[in-house]
Amino acid sequence: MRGQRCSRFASAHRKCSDRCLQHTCCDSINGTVKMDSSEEELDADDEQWRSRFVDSEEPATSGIQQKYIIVTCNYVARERGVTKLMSVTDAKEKCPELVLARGEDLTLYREVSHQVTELLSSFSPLVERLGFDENFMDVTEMVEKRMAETPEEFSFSGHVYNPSNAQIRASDHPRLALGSHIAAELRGAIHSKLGLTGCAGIASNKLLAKLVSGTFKPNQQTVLLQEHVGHIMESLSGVRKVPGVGHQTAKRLLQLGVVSVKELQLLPLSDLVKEFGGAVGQRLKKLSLGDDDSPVTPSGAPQSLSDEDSFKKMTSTDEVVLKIQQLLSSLVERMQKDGRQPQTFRLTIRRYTPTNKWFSRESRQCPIPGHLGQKICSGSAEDAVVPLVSLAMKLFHKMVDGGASFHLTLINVCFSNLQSRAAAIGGKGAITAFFSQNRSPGKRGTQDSSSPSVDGRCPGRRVGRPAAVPQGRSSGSEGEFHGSEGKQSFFDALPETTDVPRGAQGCSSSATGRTLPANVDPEVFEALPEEIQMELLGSAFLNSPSSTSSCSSAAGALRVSSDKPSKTFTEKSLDAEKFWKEPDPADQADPSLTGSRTFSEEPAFSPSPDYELPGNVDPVVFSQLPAGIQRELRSEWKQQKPVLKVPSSKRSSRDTKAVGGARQLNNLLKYFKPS
DNA sequence: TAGATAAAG
DNA sequence: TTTTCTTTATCTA
Repeated sequence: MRGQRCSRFASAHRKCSDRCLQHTCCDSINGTVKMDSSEEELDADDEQWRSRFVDSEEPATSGIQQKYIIVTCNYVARERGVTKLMSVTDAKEKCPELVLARGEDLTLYREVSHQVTELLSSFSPLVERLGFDENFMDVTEMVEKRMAETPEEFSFSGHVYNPSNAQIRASDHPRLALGSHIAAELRGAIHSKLGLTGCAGIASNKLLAKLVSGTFKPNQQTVLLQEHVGHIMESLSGVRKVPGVGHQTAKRLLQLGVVSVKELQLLPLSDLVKEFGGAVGQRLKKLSLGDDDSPVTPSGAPQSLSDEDSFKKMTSTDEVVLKIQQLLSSLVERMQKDGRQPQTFRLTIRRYTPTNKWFSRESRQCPIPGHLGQKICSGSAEDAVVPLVSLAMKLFHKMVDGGASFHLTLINVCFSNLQSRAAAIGGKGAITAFFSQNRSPGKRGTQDSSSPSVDGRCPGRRVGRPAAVPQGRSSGSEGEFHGSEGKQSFFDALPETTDVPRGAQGCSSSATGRTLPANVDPEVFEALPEEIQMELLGSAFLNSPSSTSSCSSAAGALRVSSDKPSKTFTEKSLDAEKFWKEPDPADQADPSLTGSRTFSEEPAFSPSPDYELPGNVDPVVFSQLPAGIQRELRSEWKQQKPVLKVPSSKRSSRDTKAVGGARQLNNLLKYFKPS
């Protein structure tokens, strides 16, 4: 874990001459980010920590500890010689007054991370998460919209990367200039709504936005102009600093004699291709030149949930069982909150070996039987954990011979292939329909107007969005949904996963009380295993009139954009002299922006930030949904416009998957069609 | 196509 | 050179 860091990126792709790259990173482990609020044992510590850190005038030297490591620390501590990933012993030696907070429990950090992403998504759907503390954002459209409003004068907000101190006119870079103001507004919103500070970089692609965002830290932002791309790339201390070049790649480059970015730029492409293959070789070359055409791909809901623990030494099966049980308990709890149903379980271990102590994880995975999957999301946690532990142990013994001795240093449990309950019931389109009042059964929708994505992924991410969302639903009619007959509780309409909403017409199965579509024979239906029933209900839904009713309009979902942050940043003047010196501590930020966030507050996460709900959604009902489903619905509402620049390679494989899933459902469904 | 793993942040 | 996650790409059976 590192400090709370939110970076975002804005790009304007229209004009090469005026591409705007923006990258922000907020390194605000300003002591206020306390990650372990949920551990009781830390509560006492918490008070002490807050009084020393937050309330005092002088920030304490403070850091976040995980196990015996300082994973990150604030700037005061860094001045005293504490570094990231230093051992606690060393750090205490250098700096005895160092105040430490435990950071193993990522719950709060994870939640706040999603809050940041969601807040950004309320401005534009094109937000891509990078880890927990960075976000890229493509603000091209926002910029173009402002361009069309023909501003008289342009100015930069924040810093401009300007190594030569040359005169720079904002009017020569209008899109980057506008991007810088957008970034400032976004940072302002993050601060005023979430109490977090951070940096931003503004540039023409993700790579450059990320690189330039760190130019002035903390809590500042920087624009990179195209003419300085060469400079920023060559100023990197080595290839490892190029985002996209990791440990292994750097090692292989070293074997080719490549250490600096310049050397990588000059290395013949053929050499790179020989070593890394065509695709990677070309990508590396482009990256070295600051060229990155990867799109901002909206992240949506997480694709997997995992939990892990590391330790010095674990050698007995009993310990392994116990550890897996602990990990699974908390993971299942998280899974239940998420609301989706995992289809795959994976167990990962790391063994101690003298040669390769700290890399090399091994894993085995297997499908989760449907009944168990259901227990995970709806049963009691214990019911699910017991069979999961035995599943995990089977996987464990695929890797570790029961008789032989072993030495583990890490265990990880992971749920993936997450299928939304929405999908389990009837696809995204169907669950969306619950929130719209326009579900008169009389209106026949076309099948393809509901998203046939049955794979549980965030809609619109790689799978095509519904072709045309009816805009006819007057988005200004919030009141209507609250009207006498419109309002119903979500759980009333959809107890667990079995009932069909009232709007759907069909016959009722007497034995189960389920309402089935008219073309389904209730007797045949009930003879089926429950999972199949669920699946069929899903497909029946997809085809039912209710699934085609309107979603909200994008405008409704993005209303925040009119909510300008009340605070304005004190921007640096554009006086060139000021740009290139080291950031003056006094200059680091507007004091109004360095406020702290106290994490003792209610983690006001998902409950209905109504500014981003479509007008026809009841915020109260919405707030009762599991966080995962809320997130998913929000992504769906946000992504009304076909803006995603998904690379074709990516898209094809995912689409194929989705289509395959739909085919399965259709195959099952045909047995129920009387004709 | 699922599973395993490397690589990245 | 160690932490706790999460995503994506690539190789293999």
